[in-house]
Amino acid sequence: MLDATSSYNPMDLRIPVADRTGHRTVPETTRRTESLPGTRYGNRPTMKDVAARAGVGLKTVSRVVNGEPGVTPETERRVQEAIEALGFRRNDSARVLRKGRTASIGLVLEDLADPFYGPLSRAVEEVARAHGALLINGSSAEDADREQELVLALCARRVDGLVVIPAGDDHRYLEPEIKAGVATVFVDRPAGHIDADIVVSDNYGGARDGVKHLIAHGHRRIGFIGDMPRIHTAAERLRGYRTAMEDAGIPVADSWMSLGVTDPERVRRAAREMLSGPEPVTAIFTGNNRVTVTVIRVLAEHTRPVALVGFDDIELADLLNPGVTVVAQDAAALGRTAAERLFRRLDGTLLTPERIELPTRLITRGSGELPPAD
Amino acid sequence: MLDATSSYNPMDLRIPVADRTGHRTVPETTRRTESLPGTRYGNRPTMKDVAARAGVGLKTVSRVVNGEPGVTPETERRVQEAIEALGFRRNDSARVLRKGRTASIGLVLEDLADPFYGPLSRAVEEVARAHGALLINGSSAEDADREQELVLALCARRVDGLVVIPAGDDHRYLEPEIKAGVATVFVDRPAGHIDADIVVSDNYGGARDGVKHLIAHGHRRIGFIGDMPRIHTAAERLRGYRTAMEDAGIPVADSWMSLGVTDPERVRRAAREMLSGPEPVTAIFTGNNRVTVTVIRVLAEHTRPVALVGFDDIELADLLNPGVTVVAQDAAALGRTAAERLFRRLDGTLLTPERIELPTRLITRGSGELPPAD
DNA sequence: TACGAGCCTGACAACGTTGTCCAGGCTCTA
DNA sequence: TAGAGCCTGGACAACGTTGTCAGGCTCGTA
Repeated sequence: MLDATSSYNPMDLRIPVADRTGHRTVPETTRRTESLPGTRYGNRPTMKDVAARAGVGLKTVSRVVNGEPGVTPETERRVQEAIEALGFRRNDSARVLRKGRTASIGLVLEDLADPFYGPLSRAVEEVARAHGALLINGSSAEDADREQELVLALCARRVDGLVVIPAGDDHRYLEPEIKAGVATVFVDRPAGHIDADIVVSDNYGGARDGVKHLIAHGHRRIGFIGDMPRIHTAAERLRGYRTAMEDAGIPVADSWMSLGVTDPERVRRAAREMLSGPEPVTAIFTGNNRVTVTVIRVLAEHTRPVALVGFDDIELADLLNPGVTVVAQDAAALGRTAAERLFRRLDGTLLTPERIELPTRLITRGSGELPPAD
Repeated sequence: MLDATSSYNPMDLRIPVADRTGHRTVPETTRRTESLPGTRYGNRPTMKDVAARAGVGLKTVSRVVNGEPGVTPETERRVQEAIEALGFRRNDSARVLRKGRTASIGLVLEDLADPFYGPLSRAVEEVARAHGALLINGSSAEDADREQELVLALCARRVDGLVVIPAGDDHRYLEPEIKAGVATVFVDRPAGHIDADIVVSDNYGGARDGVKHLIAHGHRRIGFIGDMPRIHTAAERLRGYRTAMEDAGIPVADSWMSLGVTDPERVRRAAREMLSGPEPVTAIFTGNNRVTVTVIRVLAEHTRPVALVGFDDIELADLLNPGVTVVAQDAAALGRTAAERLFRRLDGTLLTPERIELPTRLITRGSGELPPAD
């Protein structure tokens, strides 16, 4: 009430933040140095207060709050009244400390704002909810250090389990945590140097089928634009591309492949280069949704029709002209499968780590069926 | 090690789950009745263990872990060694209990999978991260009860603050929490029956401008398809529509307005009805991204060109033919503004609740500039 | 040599909850 | 009427951490 000066000062509670991003993490305004030990949750009432007010013992309040048997209706009424009057709400931090389970799981993904991860995290959330757990999530921004910070911060909070979409490629730092009982499932990309559950799409097969599809429609000069090759999915999709080309006996020119960050500028440049020159590609296979969107823009300005198949479905793809043919993966199924596996592991049912691969689906809409414009 | 039978049993830790959804919440497999008190975090080492192994006192370990001064380099080395050897990681649950702050904030929104909320939650997360806090989030699925469950579960975890996108329209249940010190900011829609910070877009003005735009291009029979009127944003946008029509002296026929759930089937039917009949609309204003997408699909099958302006921007809107004219709101800015305000409140800087309205932006791309096809 | 200052270190209580265990009062039956 | 058994309620310790405080050590100085 009176301490309106209470300042938010979780300086030392805060999760560690790598500075390498160059991005200031602690705004000046929160950099207070004095510690304010008195900053309690606004002095919320505790069970003790409720007990005192109701004139009962501490444990009785606990029983009422948790719906345990063995309390007279009359006593229960008194306790409920006191709870009401004081605005008591059980402190789950204390509860968790005592019980040893937090009923929460962590989800670390690349970017919550990416339309691919929305359905995925929603699916994880639904499964968590069905198991009575809350979801804590964070974005790694494709930065291995940030992934590790987040994961370890979550472990420190003692989440019961973790669903991780790896940004880094070495997860040995998780070994002690897993050994200590944190159920962990990796999704979308495999974990590095560690034996754990993995749920991925069939990136290799999907890409191969997509490229085969282009070949079947008469294309031979097919470009590939993908994400950085250190990202496993990108590498796998490239491998699918190469296999399809090889199987068809088509030698691949270096200039047909472009891997790197998926920022629009680079992708645009890469696409333009493939489309110009003495032997331009007649079709492009794009390695993920972001790349596809940029390439669609490039093709829209291009005079000659160019065939396109993209990895990942994109909204409104069917309404473009031509519709965009894609290799779709089921983001929600990835999340659901991973989360379900995680809870089975928490049940103790599940013991040996496994790799689960979900199939992809080729959706033809027109852009992949354009003939080569030679 | 030996207790491979440990089963996930947060039965009573779980957040309350309303049953009205008809959707089974507790899978058979987790319905164990015996309690397993021994289920500790896989018996993780504690500071006590570290202290014992390093041959120092408990508090010294605490000092080392927290980087507090007053420890000999030699002692520190011994402690670090013990930490390493045991795989110790501080238990933040205990820490939180002791310190009174959790360094985490809750975000309750409608649906994580909705492309509108992705950027919003990412923005909230970034701000939280800059303040050293983690983000716990949940989807209310537009269900007032579920919103309340989630919010109260978060309060029980003693999140330091809450960002809430209201599903319900009565938030008095939050009063004791706010009084107890949980900083709360509502986003996207106002809170009901409670005095709190609110960050919204200018739904009314945006819709009015969008409809004005259609009127300026010669339309008079303009349809409006929106979300359920009990959702504040939907009501405001409808108000904007009505004002624009009124200002232009155009009487609105009841059959031009359709409000209700945004599931594709209903929206499709509504659009088709407006487009048929003796006096079909020549333009449609859509009340949110989901509606817009569905209506685009309907219009694509329609022979006569129909003008369209939609509330909310959608990806690839510029690549359709014609490009889709929209009233865009800045989801990231909504999230950022709300989160920043929340942390200012936690700093104690901020005292009186305020309503902040962010402007919208009309983006013309073609569909809104079509002339009436009479 | 003695003594205070200053530095390290650790014992202890507290945070709010739950599990264990026991006491007292009641009912029921022989 | 006594004893057995059940029901209700409460005292207490423990969960793992941090703040407080006091004790012991070293060092420099009188």
